[in-house]
Amino acid sequence: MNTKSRHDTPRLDAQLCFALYAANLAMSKVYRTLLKPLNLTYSQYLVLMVLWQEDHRSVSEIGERLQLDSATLTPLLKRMDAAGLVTRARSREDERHVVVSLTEKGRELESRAGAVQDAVFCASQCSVDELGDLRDQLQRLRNHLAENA
Amino acid sequence: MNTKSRHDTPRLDAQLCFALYAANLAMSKVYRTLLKPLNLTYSQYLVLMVLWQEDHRSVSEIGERLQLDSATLTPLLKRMDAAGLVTRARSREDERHVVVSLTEKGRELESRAGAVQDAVFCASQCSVDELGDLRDQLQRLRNHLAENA
DNA sequence: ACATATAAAATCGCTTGCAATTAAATTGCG
DNA sequence: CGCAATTTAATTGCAAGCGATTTTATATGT
Repeated sequence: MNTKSRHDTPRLDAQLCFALYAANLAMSKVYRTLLKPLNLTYSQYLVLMVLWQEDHRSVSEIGERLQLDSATLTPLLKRMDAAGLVTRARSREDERHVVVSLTEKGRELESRAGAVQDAVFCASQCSVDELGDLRDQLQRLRNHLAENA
Repeated sequence: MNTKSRHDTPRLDAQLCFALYAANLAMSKVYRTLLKPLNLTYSQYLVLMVLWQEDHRSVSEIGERLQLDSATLTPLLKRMDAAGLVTRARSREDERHVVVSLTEKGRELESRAGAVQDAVFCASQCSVDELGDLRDQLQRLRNHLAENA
């Protein structure tokens, strides 16, 4: 007799959102451990990666890249400002924009990021091709979900 | 002259963690919209899916399934208790365990979940095979990251 | 029996994430 | 020009999420 409920094979989308949720938590946990010696949270590190790619971005530009809004970014950037990683200043051309810039300290951390990313790549135990495929599939999924929201 | 920084091609692991982060946010946003009429948050829905599969689980069993610890689950389950979705009771055999059970209301919501999952599947614009592959890759990645944390 | 170790959940303090709202600057259009 | 609509950040209030610690219950060793 089967005493369990009838849902021994949960639906595919349930399995997918479980997997996505858990993979993201696992990723953030790995980064958290690696970033602790640098006194950085995962979100702060994501913001730094955005700025390392291109400095002096407005709050909304950073938000567009990370899919975060000002309610999340403003306090986060204030903490990064207090920690001496970035500066925030109103743009002179358009005072609505707050331009976020790396400090020397924020820029210097980039050289330490290589070791972190190497460690994550190593822990993933995946080939470059596998990770590339996964990235492409995730981006496709995200774009579809964002379009049809 | 190239005035941008030298990081026009960020490292693969950076791209991957951006994609994973953004895909998870997009997924939770889609669910949030769909779950709002049911007065459920995404996390609460994940817990319900765990209990629909098998009822009467301890806090730590739910936590193992979702990779969440008691510091996250205790307040979450209290809110679900207050909303009348689950009950929480100390196990009689081992009073250290708190057993979480669905109420009639929590059980009834399952019939409404089908429409939610159909909508997510539709919004994903992916085939069953694609989503299955993605789920497998994410699970593999998570397992590797958890092992080598 | 009793101290010690282990296990499960709860608690505290903090950061993240978002919906809804507000404030200020800019744009556009009569 | 004048003024409504739009854009950008900030603010508020709430729900996750977790490291560190505490509380309570059970297991283990001598």
